This record gives sequence, C-alpha cells and structure tokens, in this order.
Amino acid sequence: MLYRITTLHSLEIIFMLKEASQYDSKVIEQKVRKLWDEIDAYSRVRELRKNGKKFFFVDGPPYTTGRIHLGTAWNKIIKDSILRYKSMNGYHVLDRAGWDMHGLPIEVKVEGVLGFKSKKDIEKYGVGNFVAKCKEFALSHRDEMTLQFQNLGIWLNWKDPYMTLRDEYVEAAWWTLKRAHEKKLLEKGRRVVNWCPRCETAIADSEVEYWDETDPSVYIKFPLKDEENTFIVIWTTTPWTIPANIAVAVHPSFEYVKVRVVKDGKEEILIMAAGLMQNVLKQGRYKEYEVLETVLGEDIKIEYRHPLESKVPLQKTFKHNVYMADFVTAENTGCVHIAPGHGIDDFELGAKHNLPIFCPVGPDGRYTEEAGEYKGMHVKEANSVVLDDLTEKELLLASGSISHRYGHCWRCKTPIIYLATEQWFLRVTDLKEKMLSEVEKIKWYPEWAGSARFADWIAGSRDWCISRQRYWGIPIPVWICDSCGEVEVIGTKHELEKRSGVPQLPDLHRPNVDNIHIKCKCGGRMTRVPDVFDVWFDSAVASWATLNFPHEEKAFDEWWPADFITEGHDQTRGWFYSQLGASMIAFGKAPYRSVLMHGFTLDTEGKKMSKSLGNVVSPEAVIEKYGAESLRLYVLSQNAPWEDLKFSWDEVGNVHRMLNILWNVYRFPLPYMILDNFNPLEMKGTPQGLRLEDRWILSRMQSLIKKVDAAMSEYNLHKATRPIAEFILEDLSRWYIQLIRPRTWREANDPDKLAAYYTLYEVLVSLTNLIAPFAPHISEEMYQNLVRNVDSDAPASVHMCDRVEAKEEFIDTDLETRMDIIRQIVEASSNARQKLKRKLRWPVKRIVVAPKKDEVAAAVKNLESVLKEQTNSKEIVLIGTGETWEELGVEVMPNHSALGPAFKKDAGKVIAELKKADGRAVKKAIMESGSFELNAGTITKDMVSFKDIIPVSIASAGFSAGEVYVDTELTREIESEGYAREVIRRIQDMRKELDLAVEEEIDAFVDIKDTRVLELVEELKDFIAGEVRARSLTIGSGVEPEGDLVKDWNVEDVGMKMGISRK
RNA sequence: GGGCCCGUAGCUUAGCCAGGUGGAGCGCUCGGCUGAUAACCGAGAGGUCCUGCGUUCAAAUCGCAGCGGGCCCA
Repeated sequence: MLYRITTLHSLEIIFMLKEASQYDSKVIEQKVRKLWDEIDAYSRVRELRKNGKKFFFVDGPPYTTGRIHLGTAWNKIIKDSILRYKSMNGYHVLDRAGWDMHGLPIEVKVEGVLGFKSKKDIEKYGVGNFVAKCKEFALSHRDEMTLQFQNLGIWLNWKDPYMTLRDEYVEAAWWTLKRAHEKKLLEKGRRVVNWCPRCETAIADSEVEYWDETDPSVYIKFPLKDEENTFIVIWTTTPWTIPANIAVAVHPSFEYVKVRVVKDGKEEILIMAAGLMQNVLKQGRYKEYEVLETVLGEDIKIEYRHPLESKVPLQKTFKHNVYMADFVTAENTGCVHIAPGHGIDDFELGAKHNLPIFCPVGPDGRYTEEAGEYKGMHVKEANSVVLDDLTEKELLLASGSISHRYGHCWRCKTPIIYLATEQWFLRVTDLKEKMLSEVEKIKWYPEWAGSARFADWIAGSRDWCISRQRYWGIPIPVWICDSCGEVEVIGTKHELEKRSGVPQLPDLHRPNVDNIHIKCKCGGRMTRVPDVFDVWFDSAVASWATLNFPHEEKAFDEWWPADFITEGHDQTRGWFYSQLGASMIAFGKAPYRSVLMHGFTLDTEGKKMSKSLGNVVSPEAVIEKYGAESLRLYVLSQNAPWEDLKFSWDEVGNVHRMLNILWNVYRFPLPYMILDNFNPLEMKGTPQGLRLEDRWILSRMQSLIKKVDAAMSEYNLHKATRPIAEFILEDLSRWYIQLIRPRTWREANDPDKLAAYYTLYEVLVSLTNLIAPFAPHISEEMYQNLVRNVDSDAPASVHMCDRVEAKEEFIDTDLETRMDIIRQIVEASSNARQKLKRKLRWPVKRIVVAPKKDEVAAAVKNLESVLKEQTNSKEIVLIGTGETWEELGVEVMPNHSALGPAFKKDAGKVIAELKKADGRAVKKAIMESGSFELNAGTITKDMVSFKDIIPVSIASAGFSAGEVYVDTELTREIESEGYAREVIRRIQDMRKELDLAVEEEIDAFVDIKDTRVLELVEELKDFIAGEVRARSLTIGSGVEPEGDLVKDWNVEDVGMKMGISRK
C-alpha cells in the first residue's frame, strides 16, 4: 500500500478540495454566518424561489423584554428548520420576523427603572416622555434579541420585521376594531373584570397568574330580617367584599336545615346546607344543637339584613335576598355570599335578578364614598377591619386561614381583585359556533391540539375585554361625542387625519392621539376614549398586519391566510385563540391553515425553568459549550415536538459527539482525494466498478431521504432527525468508512478506489443537502468545500439548492437486508473472538456460519469478501441451513428418569457405555431411526438428549438467524501476520507521536530477542516496511534501535525495542 | 375541582395507534482497535414498563381509578 505522491502545482487547478481540521463548532458557525452575510444568502434564497408555490408563515412575535430563553430558542429553531425545508422544496416562503413591543411588561420595567410607584408618577413625568422611554426600551431589546436568534442560525426576515409599535401595525388593529364595530361586536359595558390595583387597569384572563396564597377563611352570620335571632351562614376568603354584599346564593336541589344551637349558654338559630351542618357546628364550637326544619334550597324564601348596614349606610337602601344558583357547591356552608360588583358569577347572578351592581371600590383598590365608614381604606387593610367589626356585632361565626390558588397580575405580581367597571368588549362569544367549525378546517399537529384542547378552550371562552387603562399600547380608536354620546371608530391614520383635519400625524401612540378631536354629526366634539388595547389584541392581528394590510391590499390578496404557524401549548389560550377571534371578526374565517403545537422546555427533573428555582439554562450557555448546531439538533431530535422537553446536558453532548463524527467522516477522505486529484465533475453518471458495499450505502442513503421526507410531511421533526443521526453513526461511520479504508490508500487511477471516492462523495453531498434545514452551518461548510470548491457554477449556498430526491435506481432493499445480516455475523464473530481473547489484528483460520434461515446463506455468498475482510479471516465456511457443523463433537446426555425404569439395575451399565460411545454416531442413529443399539440394550429417543461440544480452539456466538464459529487455531502464517501487524501498529503509533505527515518516509529499527518471534516477523519484513513507509527497516536480535524516537514495547509478552527517525 | 398531554434501566428515550419473548444511546464495568485518533468498536451488568383494579388465553400496549409532572382553566 503506497501513497501516491502527487505534485499539487498542476498547471491548472480545476478543483480545489481542501483539507479540514478538527470539528470546532464556534469557528465553523461564525465562518458560515459571515459567508451568509457576505453573499446575502437569505435574501438570495427567497429571491430564488419567488416563482415557487407560496408558503405564508406568520412568526408568533416574542415579547421584547430581556433575553431569549431555551423555549424561545426551540420555537425559532423549529420555525427555521421547517422554513428551510420548505424553501429547498421550492416554496416561496414569506416569513417576516415579528416583535411584540407594547404593553404592561415594558411599562412595569420602565416604571422600575424610573422608580415609579403608581400611575400618578407617570402622569407627573408626562405620558409623552414615558411612552418615549417604553419605545426606546422595546427597540433596544429587539436588537439584542435579534442577534441572539441569529447566533442560532435562524433565518427569518430580520431586515424588515413586523413591529407592533409601527403605524402600519397600529392601523391593522384599528381597522380590525372598526370591523368589529360595523358588525356590532364591539360593546362598552359594565362587567366584572380582573383588576390590578397597582397598575390600576383591567387585565385579561390570560394575564392572570395563579399561585398559592394564604387568605382568611371566615364564616359569617347574616341576620334574617323577620326572624329574631336567626341567621344564614356564609363562608368567604375575601372579607373586604362583605361591604358590597347584596345577596346569598343556595343550590336549588341541596337540602338546607334550620338548627337551634347553643354556645356559652346563648341560643340562636342558623341556616346552612344539611350536609355541611357538622362542619359549621364544629367551626362555631357549638356543643348542643337541634334540627328544627329541613327544606330544599329552591324553597328557601328569606330576606336578611346586611351585617354592616350601620357602617355602610347605602346598604340600608338595598333589599337582600336568597337566590338559586347552580354554581353553589357542597362546601363550607352551602350558602354563597354574593357581591355583584366583585365577582364574575356574582355579577351574572345579579344581572339575572336585576340586583344592584354595587361596587364601592375605586381603581386604586381603596373604598369610595359609597362604602361609608370604610371610605379611603385599601382593601388589603380592610380584611381585618371588617372582621373586627363583625366580631363586635357578634356576627363572626368562625375565623381561620386557608392556603389556596389566587390570581395575580402577570407583571407586577400584585394579587388581583375583581371590580365591576366600564370596559370595551369584543363579543366573541357570539362567534363561538363559527370558530369551532373553523377549528375543524385547520390541520393540527398533533391532531388533538385542535380537536380536544383548542376546541375545549373556545367552548369555555368568554367575551374579550380589550381595554386597558394604561399608556404604552395601541390607542383604542374610539371617539365619543361629548354632547350626544355617538360612537365612532377610526380605521386608519388617513381616516383620522381626514376626520380631524389634522394633517401629518407624527405617530399614532398616546399622547399624540389623545388631544385629537373630531366633529360629530350632531355638531358636537368627539373625544377619544383614553384606553389602550389589551396587548394580546396586538398580536391577534399579526397575520394581516405582517402583510401591511390595510395599508396595502395586494400582498393580502396574494398571501392571506397563513399556511403555517407554530407555537407552544400555552398559546392555545393565547395567540392561537386571539388570532382566530380577531380574524373571525375581521374576515369571518381562520387566519391560518395549519398549526404545529410544540412543548415547553423543562429542567432535568421535569420542573419548569424559573429564576426562583435557579434551574434556568440559557441558550448562550449551551452554545458556548457545544455550539448552536448541537443545540438545534438536540431540541429537534430529543422529543416529539408537542411533548415537553426535559433539558439534559448529557444529551446535548451526545448530539455534539454525533456532529463530531459526521465531521470526521467528512474530512477523512479529503487528504486522499486531494493527493489523487479526484475530480467529482468527471464522474458524471454512475461508474461501472461499484462494489456491493458501495451500492449498499447508496441504497441506505436513498432510504434515509425517503424516511426524512415522510416524517417532515407530518412535521415530525424528531422522526426526521433521529434516522439521520443513526445513518451517520451506524451506516456511514461504523460500517462504510471501515469497509472502504483500505481502498482509499491504494495506487491512483485504480477504478475500485475511484468507485469508493465516487460513492462517498455522492453520499456526503446528499447528506449535506438532507441535513441543511436542521444543521444549516455544518452542512454549509461541507457544501462549500465538497461542491463549491469543485464547481463554481454550483449554487452559492447549500440552502439555495433544490432538495435531494431519493434516487429509486439506487434502492436495493434486499441488499440492505443482506448487509444487515453480514453486520450481525461480524459482530457475533467479534463476540466469539473475545471469548478466546483473540484480537482482531490476528487473522483467524476460518469462520463457520451455521444459518437458521436461507437469507443468511444468500447474504454470506453475496457479501463474502466483506465478511472475510471484516472478520479478518482466511476462509469463510458456510454450512447448510438448519444443519449442525459436522466438526462439532456431540455429548450424549442420558435421561435418567427414562433410563432408570427401562433398564432397572442395568441402567448404570447403559449410562457408562453411552458415555464412551461416539456421540455423533448416537445422534445420527437416533435422528434417523429413532433408536441406537448398545451392548447393554437399545436406547430410544426419549432416553437421551444431546449437547454440542466445541473444540478448544473454536469459539461460538449466536446472532438473530444463526450461529458463528470462529476457528482460532494458530498456523505459522497466522502467527507471522499477527506479530507483523503488532510491529506495524507500534511503529505507526510512534510515527504519530513524532507527528509525521502521512506520506513521509522513515528509517526504522526493530530489536526482538525472542528468536522464534524474530523469525516470524522477518518473514513479512517487506510488508511491514511498506505499511509504515520505511525507506530502510532493520529487524534483528541485538540490533540497537536508534533514531528520533526509541521505545520499548511488550508485544503479547514478547519484549521488543523499536526506533524510528525521519528521513 | 375541570380539560389536554406525559410517566419504560442511574440519565435521555423507542415500542403503545393495530395486545403475543421490552429495544437503543449515554453513564458504569471488562475487553478490543489505532493515520477519522481530544476519535472509534465489541461484550457485560443494569427494568415492580408510576400504582391498583378490570377486559383478555395473553396487557408496557386496551378500559377504569389513583399517584407524580407539565400547560391551560376554575
């Protein structure tokens, strides 16, 4: 095996494959991204496909606060991989990146920076100044986050992203609200909403975060109006809502009791649910009781006096009665305190029975004038004051505390309260049925994301409160006439300029639009309502806002609705829903055709990552350790997309190892190809001399392409990426590369070697293309060398290439099956060798394959050369299917339980004779005739069983379809080769230690004291010299090795001393 | 309390839809290989398939109940 030394200064260098150094993700990724920038790869790819079939993707906009986290990274990696895949398949992809830039989160951060405590501070600072700060915050964070996404190799339209703070975007929201108004789906109404007393604004259901909180758990007696000393008992965790109590609710079909009770000698009568009486009596520490009466809830007709009517004078003007309600549960007392101003169910019950919606609490969480003596007190302090007052009036039956889930403002974490306030609502409940039927038309991945989860959410949804009493958001474009109350909704900037007569509006945020008035039909002046939109409304209009609709209509007509969106499962109630609702209002149909719902990133324990738990892993940390490519392939392959991902550093490390192997596979042939001036361009068409193993890997490659395409058709990213990794590790690295190694360093122009080059090149180029969507950096780097350096007419980036298609002519599934069997036999033979401690370096005399199936025989015959080479065997012996190898001895095992009764006292003799008999002959006779004659008698089939005896120099091991026997008997030839290879390996090791170039020659000395071994080694002196590229090789006993490196070796307990020196 | 999803080796998971002897990778132990070498290969140990009940000749797989985790809601 000689390396051909090639002069590289050929006159014209047509091809310029370059060698590659070790895999360094950071270097490669930076280099590739630099290339993309230089050639503006992203824009060129989109340009290239502009006549292709349209694929409209809408990016769910991340919120511009802080840094990206692992979940956001995963989200964008999924998007990027799918869009790259679609693009390579010829689609014209539209993919503006999006940014969600308004809302409370930023306001709260800016308030923090400025040290503000309440809305009054903002008003003092100036709304204009505050809004400017918020804008600055949003824009600078957008820039930081863009870089972080780009470092993951994410390709979206970053140059022209859609931003919710732009005028065109604001117009999309305005236009949509105008549509709602036209369709009579916009209404102003007094409703109970979630209210943050710190932010002094309504917040949406989706903005409420729940966690455990300790609150009072109190039982209160409401005195009946017409019955002395009689009380109905209610339970609550919010004593501060008692001043607003208007009614009590009971369940119509529960039984209620009137009980006479005694405590401390005092007697009173209580009303409560029958099933909960024991609990209430225990809470009130009543010792004696007597049930006076039992009635059904629906029969209760009671009027009671408000327990605090002396403190809250207005309460004296209200009537307080008991009403029926199904939401009452059999807990606590079975009688529910109703304050229509402070609870959603309460409000609805109140509306049903025309009760006053009494809400004596202001936006700041303090009681108003209406609360009488409590005026000015904050509801937080009120709890204990109210309880004290009730105690004084002897109306507090019991008081304790309870830990339960309670809602909080998602931004400032203040516990929310419920307040009845005037807000603007979208009546999406009117559209429920239509929404549900639209959901069925959407393709969901996985199916249950739509049919179960999303449909359930829609079915239970309520009207959408879209108004917020804040500053940094899209101003609600509703103008109301100061004199006649007429409502007008403005749909665009232009319309506002026209209606108001104010030209060239600078910006559509507050406070710019606050002071613009328009003229009412009645001649009066119309003023804008001061509210801004719920920030969820911003992103809800993204699918048309990203097309600049209504500002421009052409793109909308061409592209809308979206072909595809993908977000985490939390967006079921969020963006999936808000978009659908807004779109139903605007266009009466769903804004997207398909949805991939993905999971959440959790820590190794399966707990969610949170700052407070200290278990957060940042994408940067992962990139720092393993590179973006490893992170990408890790998140894509680890789970099904819709499952939650338990982050594991070890698994990222595994992916990195796989990429390292891919890289090694890629760079392994380069030095040889370069030395040989291999030019793939000259290899058009499939060369004639392909070996079976070449055809095999080509077939495997095509099968892989099909597998990946099948998985991608269902967005099964894990099923697309796992087989790729398996192909790289198992088929390419562990098998094919091992098979072709000897061919790669053969003399140039050997067609057999060229066939291997061709095959490997073909596979690597296909692989590069196949993995490009998932691993865009490494594939680009490989492509640039393998393809671009060879063919300057090839597309400038792998991402500009058409997707590889499986070449049917290469597929040979029979061959794949046969090779699989050969691999199993090789593994079994390694296993067998190990049993006798015979290294692979030492050839074996023969391998005997005993097949259980005919395919095994076919495989062995077909791929004998592969089998011979990989097992390092001098001969392959194949025996008939189902037959036993005749060289195996047979041990006859006497069956005592059968022999005993048959031969009685002669049994001992029979057994002794059986042991001496030729086992093979016994077995043969029994198999053929069913019996065997001994001197002592005739034995039959049931009296014996057989066991194979394997000769000492032979080891066996099984595989799925047969048995392999390895004959390790040594011959002079084998020993000679074994020792020679031992010597070669040591000298190669020393060459490496000296860091010699592959083709560099050496002078070598080998001293072997053991004369027998010396003779064996000397027989293959020329072979050794060739393998180690020795110009001179001296082998002998007593030679004194010299040179640049001299080492003592122990070879199978034989001492050797070797020295080498460079030329 | 409700809806949806998940629970398989120390870790990450395949198998579950379509019932029939639980497979991988990492890690661990032992061995091998050596010009892809800061790599690679083979073998071994390691499992109450979350628990219980049911359906069935047969359950990781189907059903019910419970436990634990996640998201969403009340």
